[in-house]
Amino acid sequence: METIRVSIVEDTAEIREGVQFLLNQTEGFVCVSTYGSAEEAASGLPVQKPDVVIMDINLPGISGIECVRKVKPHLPHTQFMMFTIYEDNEQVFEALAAGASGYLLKKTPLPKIAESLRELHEGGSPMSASIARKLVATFQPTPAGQTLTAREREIVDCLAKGLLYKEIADKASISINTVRQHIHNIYEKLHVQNRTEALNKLYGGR
Amino acid sequence: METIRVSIVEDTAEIREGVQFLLNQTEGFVCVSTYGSAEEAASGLPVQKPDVVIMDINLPGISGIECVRKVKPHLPHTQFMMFTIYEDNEQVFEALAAGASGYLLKKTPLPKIAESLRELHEGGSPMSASIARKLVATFQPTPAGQTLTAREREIVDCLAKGLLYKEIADKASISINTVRQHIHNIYEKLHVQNRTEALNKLYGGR
DNA sequence: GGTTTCCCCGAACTTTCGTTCTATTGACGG
DNA sequence: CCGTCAATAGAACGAAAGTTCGGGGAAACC
Repeated sequence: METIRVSIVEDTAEIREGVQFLLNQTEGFVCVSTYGSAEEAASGLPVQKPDVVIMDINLPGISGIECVRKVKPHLPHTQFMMFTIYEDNEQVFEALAAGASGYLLKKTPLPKIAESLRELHEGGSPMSASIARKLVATFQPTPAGQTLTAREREIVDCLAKGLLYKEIADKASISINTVRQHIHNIYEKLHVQNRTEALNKLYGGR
Repeated sequence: METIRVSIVEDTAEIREGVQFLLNQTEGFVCVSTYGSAEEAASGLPVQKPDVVIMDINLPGISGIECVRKVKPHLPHTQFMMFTIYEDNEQVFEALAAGASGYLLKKTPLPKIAESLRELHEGGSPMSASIARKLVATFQPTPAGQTLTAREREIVDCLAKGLLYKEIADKASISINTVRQHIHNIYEKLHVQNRTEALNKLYGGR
């Protein structure tokens, strides 16, 4: 089991040094650097190239999320674990979009933090149960989608892939006119006017 | 801590009865029914209204995923835990889309199964680390998006919302011809032919 | 100064999308 | 047996999307 090289970005010295100390005590972890601000981290991280970064969200000046957005493109192999006191859903999604892969609450007990860091480093995405559920929810069709027939779902699937009507017709072995008819019916059920609106309605806009 | 009422849908009698037995031994759980096929489950579950359903995927006849799709709309408060031997990503996503909220491997040790069921019932979404990471990945922009200019990203954003060219033109205070030009440039950069393909490339197909 | 890049616009054009109307078939339930 | 619904299909049409020309201006970079 290789040693995981960790950097910590956190403005509160007490927390920063506490986590650092306890990680260095833990078998399999070494803290290679700590930063008190996003600005320092932005210049230091690309040099350090740590395996994992613990990133506080509420930093003075540039936020931790913005910092991830800036730095992550240059460190594709480094995993970012957001670290915060609240479980603010908005920020979670924003952080994920910025390139973070894990989300940890500051109240998390130390052993659990170490476990989550290891999980993150091994390709997982540790996060609280309720956050996970919200992610899952984005995959679930809206109530509107439930009224679609099997055939219609099949065609919606093709729409989602960006296929042309002609291609859908070939794939389903039906005429292009039937494809038109089906899609028209789908739009009617979903109360939308075009492909993009339908997909947003079904899978949630993003 | 209230007792969680569980139903099991699983064609292999051995596994079905094994899980049933062990759940009934476990504090806080009671198995209210078991089914050997999706057809039986489809008629029985709406009557039983269990809190949680353990649903095998590979059932003879109708698949477990199809069964969830059928039954879930009538049981909005019941949580479905998919139960399978492989960690097949395709099926995972399909199952989530069908309305499942958790995903468990059959090799999972019993205590962990019970823990996951409780987590599921309490609003979480237990699943393996690698599945979670894949979910997270769908929120992260692709490297392709990096080459777009600020103006182009702005317009892509409008495309994602399903706006018409006319509406984009108004919103950005430019002519519809310029909108056309920008979008054409975007498609060229992403190597795609239309709106849906572009959005799939940027935000991940679904 | 020359080059590049981005942003802007017009116009004509082809392709695809989406609507509307009509109509047939088979399956299913009362 | 009859009504309903899902699936199939043709045809014609308007609307929107996307392509391909042309060009101009402004800022940034050698």
